[in-house]
Amino acid sequence: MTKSIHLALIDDDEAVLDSLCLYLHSQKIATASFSTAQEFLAALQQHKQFDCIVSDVRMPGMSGLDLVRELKSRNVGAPIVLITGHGDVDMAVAAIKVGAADFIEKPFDESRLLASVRNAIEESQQRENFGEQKDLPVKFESLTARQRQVMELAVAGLSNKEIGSRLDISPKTVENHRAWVMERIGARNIAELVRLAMKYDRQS
Amino acid sequence: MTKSIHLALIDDDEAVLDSLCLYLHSQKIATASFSTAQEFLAALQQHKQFDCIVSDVRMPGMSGLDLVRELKSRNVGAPIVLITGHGDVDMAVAAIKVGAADFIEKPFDESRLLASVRNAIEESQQRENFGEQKDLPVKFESLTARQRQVMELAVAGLSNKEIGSRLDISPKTVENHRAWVMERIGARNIAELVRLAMKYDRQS
DNA sequence: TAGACCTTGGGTAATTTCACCTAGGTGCTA
DNA sequence: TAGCACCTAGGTGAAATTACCCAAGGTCTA
Repeated sequence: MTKSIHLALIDDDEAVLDSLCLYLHSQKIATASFSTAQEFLAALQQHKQFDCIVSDVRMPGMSGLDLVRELKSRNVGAPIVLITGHGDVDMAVAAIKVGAADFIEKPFDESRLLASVRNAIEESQQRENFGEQKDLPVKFESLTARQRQVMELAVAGLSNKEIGSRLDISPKTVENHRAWVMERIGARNIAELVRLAMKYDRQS
Repeated sequence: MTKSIHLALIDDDEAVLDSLCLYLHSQKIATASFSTAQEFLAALQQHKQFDCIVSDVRMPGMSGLDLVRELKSRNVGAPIVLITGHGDVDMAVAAIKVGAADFIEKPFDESRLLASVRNAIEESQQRENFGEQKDLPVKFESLTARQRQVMELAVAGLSNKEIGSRLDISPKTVENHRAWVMERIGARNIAELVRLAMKYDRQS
């Protein structure tokens, strides 16, 4: 249900890489480390997916800023958080302008980074949801009659058991329908489903 | 969480009373039987509460229709479902006009009655909720800052664990806050909370 | 200072949801 | 007739929610 976070961490300083990696793992965030931007891009080529990318700015070869530009031109949706030891305002401004999600100066609190990452992911997901809103009617109208019945009762706050007795089917069947609804609508939990259903109701 | 249904069943025909009672019990609905409207009204005097009243129309003494009128004049909110063996359209129209929730002709399928009862209860609850909407801002504004934070993240679809790590408190504490929020807002589950929160957002 | 309230967090137990799976029956269609 | 989508419903196991209980520490106020 709750998707785990897959994060890419890019820094040429091994010590930084290791310490952050340890911390992130302790926060149950799957972290892949890369010493250079090129290494990371190679991983991307192999169809690896990341929910967020954390990269140092000053690195041999491709800089963090260059990486942001490269990813934007490739239409990579994952948010990019830049970290740097020698930042200045202009650099920060430039980073955000080219599309970095955040720009953090070292030394920083590890929890500060984590908060930034989470925030970035949430914002990018919200952007995704926003983009998806236009095919919301399509999604809801693709539901079968049964699925819609189940969805409406679920959104009304009834438990699977209650829905089952209401529709005269087993709670297990309700569960199955519900899972289909979730998948079709693209909701990760009831809260999201309720929100989308309400949006749909208002739109149509 | 899921409130059990307390139902009053009124019919002068013992056979009908017994058979319906049996069925309703099998559906886990607490049912109190009465042979006459007067008996039922006496129970009401003793502060008994019912979520729904199912009554025959043709009965010695007070008729079902009279009962509906009586209850309406007493401002009894519980919905009343009328059942009858010798109904006609006019009677049905009259019944609904005076405020009966439904009017069902015998013989009927037991599940038909059950569906009607549930529908009636749901509608009456929705009316209640509608009446409550005006103090919705009061409820939301009575939340403490922490409770509001937790509520917002919960409504966004995060699990207690996620909320905890986001706010840097234990999931257990989140759970406690969440329970408080539910109680204060008067929501029986997340679906309801999301709906109320969205209403509040739009209102204010 | 005592009481009220908030925040924090632990425990236990029942219930529910979620994510997988299999599988039979129905009805439509290429 | 074979394939497909749908409804049905069961199983397992992990995770989450809910409903209770409890207690300690902080703040604010009568």
